[in-house]
Amino acid sequence: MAKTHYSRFDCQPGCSVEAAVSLISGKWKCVVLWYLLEEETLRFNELRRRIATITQRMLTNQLRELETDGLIHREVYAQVPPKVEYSLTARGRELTPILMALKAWGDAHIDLFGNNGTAGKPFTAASSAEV
Amino acid sequence: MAKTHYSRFDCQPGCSVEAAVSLISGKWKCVVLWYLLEEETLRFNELRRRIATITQRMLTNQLRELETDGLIHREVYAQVPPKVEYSLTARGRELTPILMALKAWGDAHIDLFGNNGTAGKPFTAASSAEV
DNA sequence: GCCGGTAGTATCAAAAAGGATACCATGATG
DNA sequence: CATCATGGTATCCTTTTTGATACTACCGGC
Repeated sequence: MAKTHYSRFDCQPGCSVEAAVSLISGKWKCVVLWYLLEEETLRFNELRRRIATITQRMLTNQLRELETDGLIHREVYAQVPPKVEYSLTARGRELTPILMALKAWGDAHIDLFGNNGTAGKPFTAASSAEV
Repeated sequence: MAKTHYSRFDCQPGCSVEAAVSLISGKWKCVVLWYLLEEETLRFNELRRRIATITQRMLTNQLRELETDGLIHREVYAQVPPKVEYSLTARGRELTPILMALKAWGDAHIDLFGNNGTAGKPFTAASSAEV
């Protein structure tokens, strides 16, 4: 599934922008990235419980794509029951300024969305310091 | 068409990020925004010629969505032949830091895309100064 | 009278993304 | 022996997005 985001690059101005956007534009990717920024390392079901409305298939899906794109790392422990830990790669952590800029803009223009809450929550990712 | 990006806001962490992403994640939106940042004002067919591989339908489409989202302004001149000018709104211009961050990341990790050119082109938007 | 350029619409089809549901192996627990 | 939790797959279906193509009205130029 997916993988289309690699395919077209006429390389007009804005091409690398588009490329970067395509990596985070999955329906749940931002949320996943955000959690991983905040909590460093999470197991599959920990993520699932945090997101709640996501289906198992979609979580697997988004995680696989993020992994393929080199944004997150997947560590499998050969145990039973299985244990799989997800964390950001260096490349993933470098998205922080983007996520921050997006959040800043989103919070500033939250009125656009007929929205209410959320804007409040301050960003406190443990790893934001190192970027 | 579209409009779905308003619909779901479970408002988990990252929600406003997701909201912002959804506004620029159309297939051609970044390119359009980029050109408008660079050239301030462009007519429909001027944009079309610059993008080249876009279809008329998609250009109309993306422009309408950007307009609905308050990112660009559409100025119609009551003449024949018709003349319509597109430009960024203040809100649209505030996306600059986001686009810059995306471009920076994209250029830095351009290897991810099996890509070649593009990275070079420096950002020279006339309006970037005022942000 | 026909052609080109203006800025679009309308219609149909294909592809991609997302959702719902069921299923799997394993080991510990009861 | 049945059940729970782990981290997934597989299958089917619907919605969303994108693409291809044809069409419109108007005017000026040839």
